[in-house]
Amino acid sequence: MTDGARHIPEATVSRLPVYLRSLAELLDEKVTTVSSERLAEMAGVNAAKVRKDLSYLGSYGTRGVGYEVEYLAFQMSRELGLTHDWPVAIVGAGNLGQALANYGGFTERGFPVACLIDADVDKVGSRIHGVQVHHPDDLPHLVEELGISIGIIATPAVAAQGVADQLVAAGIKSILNFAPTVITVPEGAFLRKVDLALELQVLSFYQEHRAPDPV
Amino acid sequence: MTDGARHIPEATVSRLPVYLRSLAELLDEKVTTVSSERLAEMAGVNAAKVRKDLSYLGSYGTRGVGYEVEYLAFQMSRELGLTHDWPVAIVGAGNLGQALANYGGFTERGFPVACLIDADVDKVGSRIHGVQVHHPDDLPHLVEELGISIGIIATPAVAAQGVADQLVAAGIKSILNFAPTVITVPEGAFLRKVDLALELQVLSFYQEHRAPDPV
DNA sequence: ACGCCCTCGTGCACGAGTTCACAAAGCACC
DNA sequence: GGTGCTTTGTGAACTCGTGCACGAGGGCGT
Ligand SMILES: NC(=O)c1ccc[n+]([C@@H]2O[C@H](COP(=O)([O-])OP(=O)(O)OC[C@H]3O[C@@H](n4cnc5c(N)ncnc54)[C@H](O)[C@@H]3O)[C@@H](O)[C@H]2O)c1
Ligand SMILES: NC(=O)c1ccc[n+]([C@@H]2O[C@H](COP(=O)([O-])OP(=O)(O)OC[C@H]3O[C@@H](n4cnc5c(N)ncnc54)[C@H](O)[C@@H]3O)[C@@H](O)[C@H]2O)c1
Repeated sequence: MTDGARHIPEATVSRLPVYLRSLAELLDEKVTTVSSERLAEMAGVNAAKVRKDLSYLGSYGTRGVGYEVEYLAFQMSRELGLTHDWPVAIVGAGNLGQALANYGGFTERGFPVACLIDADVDKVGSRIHGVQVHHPDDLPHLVEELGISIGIIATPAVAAQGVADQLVAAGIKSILNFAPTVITVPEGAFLRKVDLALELQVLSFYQEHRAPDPV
Repeated sequence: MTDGARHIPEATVSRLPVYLRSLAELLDEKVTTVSSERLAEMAGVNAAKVRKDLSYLGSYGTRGVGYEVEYLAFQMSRELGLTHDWPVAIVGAGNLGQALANYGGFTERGFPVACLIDADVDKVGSRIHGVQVHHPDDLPHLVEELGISIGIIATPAVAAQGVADQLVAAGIKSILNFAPTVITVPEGAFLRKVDLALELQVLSFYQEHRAPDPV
């Protein structure tokens, strides 16, 4: 088996970042080797699942010993495409967009906020937390100039689909949508969504049902 | 089958809020009846899936016609436990916590932000966007007083597990975690998480792999 | 009243993901 | 070098979710 196009299941891909964070913690603690058991505990999953997930990356473990933390972290970063930065553009410099722009955690993990985009001409040209605000029409230019590869949608729901279309037209293939609405992107583009109200509603469902409060 | 304890699959529960939002849109447009086909298109899923999902709620459709929008919305709200408000407490009055407190969308959907909680004594006692900031020690009292049922964790990752423990100890059963770390809650409590860096990393994975850019 | 047409509800087959269980493989110590 | 202990990597069974395909059932027009 060469390095080739192993197909990694979607569910596994979503767990890789969690493992990677655990490995980073271990590195901080100067731990050099970790077992699937330990990693499973840190990531909050089953040990067999960890081993199967890691096996998609290759056979990087040593039987009887475990995995070398630093090497595994490197391989995982490579697989996730984290060996280089991915500049992001945040569209919608409102309440949420500004909070995201001010968040250091993105840059830290390799996703620097390259610019903010807003349709409001009063905001265009200003600088928020050190990030320049641009007009949506500048998108194609900005993609070229700043090497933007990911777009974050933080506009009102009604504008979301239009913004997504603009992002795709500008050559951006990956989109993270915060607006509470269903949007579609053409084949070949990648879309993920974060829906906070949905999360709360799921919680209320389970609390309403499974918990008739004992006694 | 009576109303009893039908078990609704997790995947279906996560889609109900999406259907509900679509129904709300239809209500706005004064549409009285909708087919599974149309609802599927709005929710971005398969029509058969819509019918199967809705069938878990009961037989609320009419063959040859479709579903009555208002009635279905009501039944769905009831099932999701949205017939009453669920006051939430946001723990961590920082960058993210303040943005969330300022967001009107939660109250609108039945999740009013009842209070902010912060360990920083400089913030305790102040009022942010009209929401009072309290000390974590007041949690049990606040739960009693304000009827808080959901806790949102917006503190740094290192504090998250401790906060979760405090929330549970105060009687809160549902927790939404924004801190990028794995936390655990005891049996009987419900936990969901939102991990933005994870979403970006998943996007970078797919962009790195599936898109070697044609031509 | 009857039959046609439309859309729901669901049985079934399939695929994805999870978990178990165990052989293979390395290390350490004698 | 051999023996035993540990932990990986993975086949296989199983669970869960999806989507097709079709029968059942209700409305509507004649
Ligand atoms: N604020 C939160 O905490 C929060 C939480 C969950 C979800 N959301 C969702 O995130 C989105 C943004 O929320 P917000 O509170 O920041 O809203 P906001 O009204 O504060 O900001 C929206 C911004 O988008 C800009 N905008 C509008 N149309 C645009 C367009 N076509 N192109 C570019 N920019 C455009 C506006 O000028 C404004 O600056 C909403 O969909 C909201 O439902 C917000
Ligand atoms: N800001 C964002 O856009 C964003 C995006 C994604 C994830 N996050 C995550 O959300 C969390 C909060 O981010 P932030 O930018 O708001 O951080 P922040 O530093 O601005 O705010 C954290 C707040 O939590 C309070 N706090 C610390 N320990 C506490 C405790 N034990 N009990 C109660 N309050 C406590 C602090 O006093 C501070 O007010 C972090 O884990 C971060 O990784 C933030």
